Amino acid sequence: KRLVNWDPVLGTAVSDLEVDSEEEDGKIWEIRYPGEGFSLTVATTRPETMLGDVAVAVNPKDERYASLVGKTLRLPICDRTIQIIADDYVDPAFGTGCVKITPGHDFNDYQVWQRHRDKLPPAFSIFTLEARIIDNSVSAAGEEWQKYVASNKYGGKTGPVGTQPLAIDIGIPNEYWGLDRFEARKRIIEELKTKGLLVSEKPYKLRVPRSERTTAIVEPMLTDQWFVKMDGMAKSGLEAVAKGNVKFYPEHWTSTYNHWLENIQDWCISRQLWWGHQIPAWYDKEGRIYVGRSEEEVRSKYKGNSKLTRDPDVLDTWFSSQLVPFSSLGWPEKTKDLETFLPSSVLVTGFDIIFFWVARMIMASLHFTGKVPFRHVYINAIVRDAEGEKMSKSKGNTLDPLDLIDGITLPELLAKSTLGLLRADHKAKIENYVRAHYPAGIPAFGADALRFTFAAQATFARTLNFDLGRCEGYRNFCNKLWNATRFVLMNTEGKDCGQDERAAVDLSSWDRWIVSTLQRTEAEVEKGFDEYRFDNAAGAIYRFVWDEYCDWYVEIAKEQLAKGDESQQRGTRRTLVRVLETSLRLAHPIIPFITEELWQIVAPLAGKTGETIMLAPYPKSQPEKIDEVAEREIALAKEVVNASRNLRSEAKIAPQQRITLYIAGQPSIATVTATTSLAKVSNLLIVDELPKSDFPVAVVGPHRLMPHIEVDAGAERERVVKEVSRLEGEIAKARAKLANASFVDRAPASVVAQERERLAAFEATHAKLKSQLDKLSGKT
RNA sequence: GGGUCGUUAGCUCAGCGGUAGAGCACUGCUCUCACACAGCAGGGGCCACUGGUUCGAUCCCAGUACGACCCACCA
Repeated sequence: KRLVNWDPVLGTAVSDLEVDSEEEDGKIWEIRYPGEGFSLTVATTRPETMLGDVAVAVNPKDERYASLVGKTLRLPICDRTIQIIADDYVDPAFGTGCVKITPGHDFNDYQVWQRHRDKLPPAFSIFTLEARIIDNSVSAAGEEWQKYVASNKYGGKTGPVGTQPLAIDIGIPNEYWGLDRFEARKRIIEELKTKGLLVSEKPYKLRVPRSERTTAIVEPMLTDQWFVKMDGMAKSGLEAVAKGNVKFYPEHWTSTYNHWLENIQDWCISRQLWWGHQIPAWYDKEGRIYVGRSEEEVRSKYKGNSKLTRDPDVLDTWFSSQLVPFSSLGWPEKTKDLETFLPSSVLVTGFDIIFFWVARMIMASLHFTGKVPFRHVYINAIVRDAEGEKMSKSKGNTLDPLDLIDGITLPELLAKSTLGLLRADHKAKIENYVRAHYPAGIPAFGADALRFTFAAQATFARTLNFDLGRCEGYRNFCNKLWNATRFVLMNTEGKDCGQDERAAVDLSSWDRWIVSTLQRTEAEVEKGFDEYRFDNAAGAIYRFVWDEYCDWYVEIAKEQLAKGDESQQRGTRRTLVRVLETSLRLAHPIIPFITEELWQIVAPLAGKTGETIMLAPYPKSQPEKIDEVAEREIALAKEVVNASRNLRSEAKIAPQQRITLYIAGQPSIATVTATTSLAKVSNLLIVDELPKSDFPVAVVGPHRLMPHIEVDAGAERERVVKEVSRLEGEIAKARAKLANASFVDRAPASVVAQERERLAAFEATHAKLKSQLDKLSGKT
């Protein structure tokens, strides 16, 4: 028998976790309790519970009341004698420094009562299970109460007695019998007023505990319940995480988990409901308890003839749920599945369920199987709306993933958002919200785009504000992948893609570079998945496919296919197809649908067989395919292209117009290929020295570029002067840093070396631009 | 009352000790033979504030402000 959180609407006990306390407006009353030649004033937010008072407590150090401890008071209304006791729990500074003690309906009071129970009446309840004041029809015979009354310390009227007294036993006047607790409160206040015992009534903010499911105010109630003793289990749960046998991602949730387990209370697991696993306990006529797996087992233990009755209560749903990691694998039998899949590798869940389920699964698994249920717990962020508000039906800011996948029109969305509202007055507000955020409804993004969006946003943050714009961006990515595949198919289907290993294949630096970059991407994706940083995995795929493969390699491939000889074309097709095929497998966990669709067509061209991409091996980075020489060469080629494009843009040359470009500094073949195709250069003139002219110039590493385009000499001079002065600033900054003795002495050698390289590069570029400046005709 | 987290470009978010990044939005120019759900070029940030540690701080430490969440029994 313990005090539990009781939901009087459901008629069941609930656990601490199923109770939510919110601050609400209430009142606080001060009530005078008369004694012999004195009186004490107590404060309460729940005057109706005074019917269950067994004492008034003061602080032992409180000099105001020191002489009164041990004396008695007359409890108003009930006209019962109650004691004045001293307990440290009382804060002398709060209110009057006197606290009424109602052990049957207050958790604190119950604890105080336990400390003084030798001199106080038994704890009892003044409410029925429906939270009405008891009357004389509910009672259970009990020795404790009987003994207490017989001891003659009880000052109430006489009557039948029990563990649960009758109303008359404790002096509750007839007119209160059967009243609802809130109605009783009103009447009690009235009566106190009339009797002149109400000292004050003030508005007061208090935290009201409400049952999660019914929102009914929870009533602490003394009832017989089953509990799970938590201290031992909590200890092993804490240990498993401390030792790293279970790891949280992100790690900071560990402290939330620890904090709860360190302060855990015993868990009330019995529920007075119909739905659930029935408690495996039986009683005989004498009230003895038998626990077992079945009635048969229990009977075999019990030698007597008396009829057994099973406890009608059921288990808390979370008690059953915590068994899932092993009960689903055949436990308590020692099955192959249990052996193989316990512990599993990862549990993916939300933080709101860490206490309810995660912690309990860990404790239960350890207790029953000696193993942790899973190695990792990945806690994903809670998705909020665009303004960072928690999604809720009553605000109308919830999002149905299906609407993002299939799209929805505004009228449909409006109808859906206001369907089945509990409060009609929310309708206009919700409609406004929907109209403001989705003026044209929601376009169809597709399942892959939605998945990619959430993967790309799956950082270690606690919350994530949903952004339609990002969803659109990733929808575009899926489209990009589709179109890139179309291009590849147009150029490879029915053609020689180098599947025959004996055929001569010529691979350019660009081919080797994209394969090399793919290896780095695969490694990055693997790392992202390993660390549960799905944003990094998704980002790596996005950048590789779009920024490297589409923007550079595919464009170069066009040139190689157009100009290359047979073996070069074969090499290009082979690279196009194989890199794409690998990218599809790489992206498949995030965007399964589109990659499956495309893979079916692309895989055969890459020499892969298999029914489905799902069964194809996942790409693994092959370090031997990393080609640093090619990477450096391509990095320079890209810079040359960028600089050339930049020159064109500065000179306002139309994108499609082909130009003549001078380049000095021995460009590689890769650079030549890229520049002619991507910078739209029809005549690339490789020279030792740039001609003396007013054409604009760019410096890229060892190269100097000069397009044959007429520009205003003054403007060009101005542009170069600006660049020169920017470089001078950088040079000055780098020199100052290197001149600082403490930097050179104390910074790591690599950092100092890097700074020196930077300076050298700036100086080289600066010198080349300076000499170009001299050649410009604008020189005076 | 305890605890956790956040504050970086207009928006949504990375980065967390050595030249400030992405997507979207924005500004130019292009309907160029995979893609205008696109291409190319660009603009935009005293990295909340105040101290401290350091050769050096958006990044580490302390504090302040604002915001969010969790736990808790003050009558």
